[in-house]
Amino acid sequence: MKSNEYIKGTIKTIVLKLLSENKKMYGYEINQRVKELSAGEIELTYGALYPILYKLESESLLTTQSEIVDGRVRKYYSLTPQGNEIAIEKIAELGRFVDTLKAVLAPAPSTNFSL
Amino acid sequence: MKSNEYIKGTIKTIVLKLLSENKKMYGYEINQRVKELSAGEIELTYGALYPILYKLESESLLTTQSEIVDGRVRKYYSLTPQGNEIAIEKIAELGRFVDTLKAVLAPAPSTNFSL
DNA sequence: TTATATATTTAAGAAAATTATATATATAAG
DNA sequence: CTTATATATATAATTTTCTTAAATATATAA
Repeated sequence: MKSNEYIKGTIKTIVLKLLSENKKMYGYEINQRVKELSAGEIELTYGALYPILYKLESESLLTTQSEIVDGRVRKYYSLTPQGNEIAIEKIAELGRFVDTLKAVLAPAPSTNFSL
Repeated sequence: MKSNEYIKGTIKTIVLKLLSENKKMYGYEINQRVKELSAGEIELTYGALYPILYKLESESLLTTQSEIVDGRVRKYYSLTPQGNEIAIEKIAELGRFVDTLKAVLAPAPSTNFSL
């Protein structure tokens, strides 16, 4: 894989999912975690990840707090209560979509006619 | 669902999958079949579907034959041998992606510590 | 001092999908 | 007979989303 052709549309939900299980995370950390959970198969690009974080913040689903760690600014993101609700919805939604997709991709039942 | 937020990136593979199991299909039919297989959850838009068919044809993965049925032109698409190979690859690839995504979305193992 | 890892930001461009519109026939409902 | 719905394809305009690229900055290992 690694071409990430299919990741489109799922990044936002992945981000919300990780934040729903961690009080706070920063962008770089989110990417590392995704890489880890996907056994290296999924690697987000920062050009996609950060704009999504900004958008979620602008929608009041996330809040930020900047901390200085090792002399560098690190920007932590946390879900707002509203963000948590949306996260739960979106995670369930994507789970259902994945099942639906599996059904569509399942091999068609063989007709069983011999010639 | 029905908002189809997650379908992005998967349409081409879905089309190839259906064509790999049917000698010939036309655009409208493909959409109906997807709707059927997904229990109404996935409904492609024709603005997305037809351009994908044209692109696959321009890449020599599909060939077309127009027939007149009930006084209307109907355009059938079939996989070329090369299209069939690509279809097999892409279906497997999307299957793997779906599994990877499930792993990423799986609930984090509880830490099991009580307070 | 050079490379690699950490960490964020943002602009330009490409790719992909949505929405809208147009065309045309068949058939069922009224 | 006229209207609505289903069938069927085509395509342009717009929007959304992602990739690619470039910039900035620090820490650490080689």
